[in-house]
Amino acid sequence: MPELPEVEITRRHLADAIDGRRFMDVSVRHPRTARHNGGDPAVVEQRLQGRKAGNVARHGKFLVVPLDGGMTMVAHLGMSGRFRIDDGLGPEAPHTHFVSKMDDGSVVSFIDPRTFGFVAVFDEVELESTGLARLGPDAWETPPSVSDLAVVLRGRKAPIKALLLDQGPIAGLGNIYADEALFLAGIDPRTPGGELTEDQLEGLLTAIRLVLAGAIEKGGTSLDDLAYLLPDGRAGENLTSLQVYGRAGEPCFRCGEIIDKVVIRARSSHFCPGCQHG
DNA sequence: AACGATCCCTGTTGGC
DNA sequence: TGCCAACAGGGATCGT
Repeated sequence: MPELPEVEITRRHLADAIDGRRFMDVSVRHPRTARHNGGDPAVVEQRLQGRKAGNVARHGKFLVVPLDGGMTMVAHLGMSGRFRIDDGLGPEAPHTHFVSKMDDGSVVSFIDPRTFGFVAVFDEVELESTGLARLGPDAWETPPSVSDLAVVLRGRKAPIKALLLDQGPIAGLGNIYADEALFLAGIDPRTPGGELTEDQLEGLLTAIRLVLAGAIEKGGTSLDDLAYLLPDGRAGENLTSLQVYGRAGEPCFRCGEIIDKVVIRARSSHFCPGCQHG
């Protein structure tokens, strides 16, 4: 699943392809891909057509591209979205919902079977009304200090796992890396966020840093089903690094206890009862 | 305000 | 073997 590491890898590839280049022949094929522009593919096409991209940025799991003329392109990979960059000569992949030829002749396309992702072009007012405006500090580029995080979590009764998925306290973690970071920090995912000590929060921030760094270095996590793929078509190699995610019923690599799975906020949470505590 | 539930969607998987 | 229900989950929205 695309989370911060996968989006960051995508950002780097996209930056190579579109920074400073112009969008030509924009085509949006699916109303759900355009749902943040009223579900009208023509709006995305018209707003993007002929515009020149600035530098591709990332905030949490959102990709943000400033455009000349003042508007901003925002894209999200959702569950199954991926960008592809090629010469446009080969066959189009199934579920290709966005295609744009750039002014150097390369072709950027967005492939998204489950259509949880989107491509949008916003003016300044619209930009403020999206989830982007509600994001907390980026977990990788601008992680919060221990004291900042403590303030945000003070009094919160929701499980720390739910708060990590919320993107408000800290932005970029999804189900895989939230579980992995909590394991590394030795924290039970059900622990109310407000009950974590400063020591635990410091450990959690360190664990997040390590988990994200490892995943980015390995090109992200490609699961075996709807594979997340890098924009050049390769698979990420982080799967074998996972300690708890997807390992329910198997022994913990560290202590041998059986990895457990519980549902938190309608998401499965994997953890080791031997290593993780409130 | 905080929190949980529900919905969206389709490829894959597991049970019968 | 074949069919179909269940499952996976990021974010938006809504109800409590």
